[in-house]
Amino acid sequence: MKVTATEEYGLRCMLLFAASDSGLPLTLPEVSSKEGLSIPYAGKLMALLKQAGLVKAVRGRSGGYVIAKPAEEIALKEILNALGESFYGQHHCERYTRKEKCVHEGDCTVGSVWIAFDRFIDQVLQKVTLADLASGKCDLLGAVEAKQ
Amino acid sequence: MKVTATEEYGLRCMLLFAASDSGLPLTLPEVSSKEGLSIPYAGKLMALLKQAGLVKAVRGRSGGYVIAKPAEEIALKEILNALGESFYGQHHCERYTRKEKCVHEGDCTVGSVWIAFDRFIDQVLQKVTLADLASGKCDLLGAVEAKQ
DNA sequence: CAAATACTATACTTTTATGTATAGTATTTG
DNA sequence: CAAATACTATACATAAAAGTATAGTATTTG
Repeated sequence: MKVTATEEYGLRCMLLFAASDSGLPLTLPEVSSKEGLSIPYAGKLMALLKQAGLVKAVRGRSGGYVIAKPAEEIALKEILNALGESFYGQHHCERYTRKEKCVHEGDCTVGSVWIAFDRFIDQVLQKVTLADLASGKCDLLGAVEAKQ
Repeated sequence: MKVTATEEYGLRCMLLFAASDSGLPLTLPEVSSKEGLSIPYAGKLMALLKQAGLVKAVRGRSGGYVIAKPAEEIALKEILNALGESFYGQHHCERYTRKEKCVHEGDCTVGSVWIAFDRFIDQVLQKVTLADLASGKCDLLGAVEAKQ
């Protein structure tokens, strides 16, 4: 089970925006330098976040990126979804099928494991906001218990 | 967040052993054919599981692999650990550091997210056994609530 | 005891994810 | 209005994971 590079760096970028209190846009060179990424790579990540509606791009000379809504209203789930597929995504079975048809077709024990696990994690990721993360208060276990 | 191929197929193999009620060893060709994997690839996976003490190898003409202990005593966590690193593993920071030193050295918000998340998931993975999975009863949420 | 059949180890190929380079488009501001 | 500086898109290079091939070692059993 692995966090992808895109998720890792993308989340770091979002935390950068959550921490930036000036309303001014952060430019790509700024993001790049603060996160130690190359400018085009930072651009690629920001494009993903923009596409998901988490940040807005401001073009032109005094442009940059601004966060699209308050950090309190951005769930961790939204961010990770923007940066990659859920780990039991739509293409999971297809991906791990080596014949024309999956050998577990119709009776997939491992599938039901991932589905349960995925739903479970979703509940957590849905509850925790970017603001929680930025403030260092991410009581994940509490997040789930509170719901039930 | 991604399940690696090794984890996916390795877990499937363990489920195969959990479901096999004859005490007889399963040979590599058998595992290979039942899971739709090549023999050497199946061998590679089984070697990992063996190294972790989850299965035992029986060499020789009537050999194969047998499960090392009852499925009730094997936690999902043990299986996933055998097949790869936890997603916030020892080398996480090193891996996602692009300079000589991480730009977040000493003040790593994203790190504390993953640590919390990792511990949280561990609690679940520790509670769910291979037997639970095989029987289709993997009440993950219940597993955590029961603990607290 | 030797042939059959099992597991084991290692080198190699292929695929996929990462990250870079480059050229281009849009908008501001002097 | 044009130069500066921002974002954007796409093709390419590199690194890591996935999977294969092959040769080898260990036991059983006729």
